[in-house]
Amino acid sequence: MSWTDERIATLKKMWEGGSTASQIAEELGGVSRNAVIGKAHRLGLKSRPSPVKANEKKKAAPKAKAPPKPAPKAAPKPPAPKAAAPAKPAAAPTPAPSAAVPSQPLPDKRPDLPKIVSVGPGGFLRQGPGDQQPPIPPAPPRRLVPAKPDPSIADKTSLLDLSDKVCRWPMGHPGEPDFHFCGEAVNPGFPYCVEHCGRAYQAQLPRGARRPPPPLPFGGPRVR
DNA sequence: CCCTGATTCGC
DNA sequence: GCGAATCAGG
Repeated sequence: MSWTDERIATLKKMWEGGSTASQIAEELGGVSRNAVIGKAHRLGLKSRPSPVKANEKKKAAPKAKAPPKPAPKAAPKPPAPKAAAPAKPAAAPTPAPSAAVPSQPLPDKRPDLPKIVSVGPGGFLRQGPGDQQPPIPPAPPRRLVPAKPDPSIADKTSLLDLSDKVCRWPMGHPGEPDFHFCGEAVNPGFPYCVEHCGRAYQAQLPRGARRPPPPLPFGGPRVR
């Protein structure tokens, strides 16, 4: 198995979402727990729950060990100086536990995308430059809502349900009980549905208000 | 022992 | 760059 962008994205999501390396490895398939950890480090994301501090309270992870590894290791292993792990508390996206009554499940979407300026090549709506305040690169979405325990995940699109035919736009935070993906039919040729393409690919309209051939950002998304 | 992530190091 | 082997704490 190779580390495709998709798999890396999944790794990042789950890692940042609090999933353990074992779970991520199981999810990705074809890779070991160590592979996940190693890749995570190479990607720059590391630390978080320290090696041996907070222990998870779950026993639902039976480990499938297929390859018995005989390790005739005679190589002397120098006592690792144990490069001091930076005890930096990784910025956990933990939503503040709102002490408020949980009767309010979903504070509705935030007001977005009021104006439509033109239509992109894929058919999605393109926004004008004035419609966005901060830069929003292609994989941002983090709703600022606490969490909604109420809606049991019914037909939500889970990580396992992702395919090249459904919108991969994440809904909610990874790790939250109801984290899922949009799941709508994709805008053909894009990893997102039409609506989320409009959010993922925000074309930069020239100030002079012209330039017929609007280049797709990033040279266009990949499709697999 | 089980789990966890961290690190090393041969490939 | 990859990941098995290994280390180390809970």
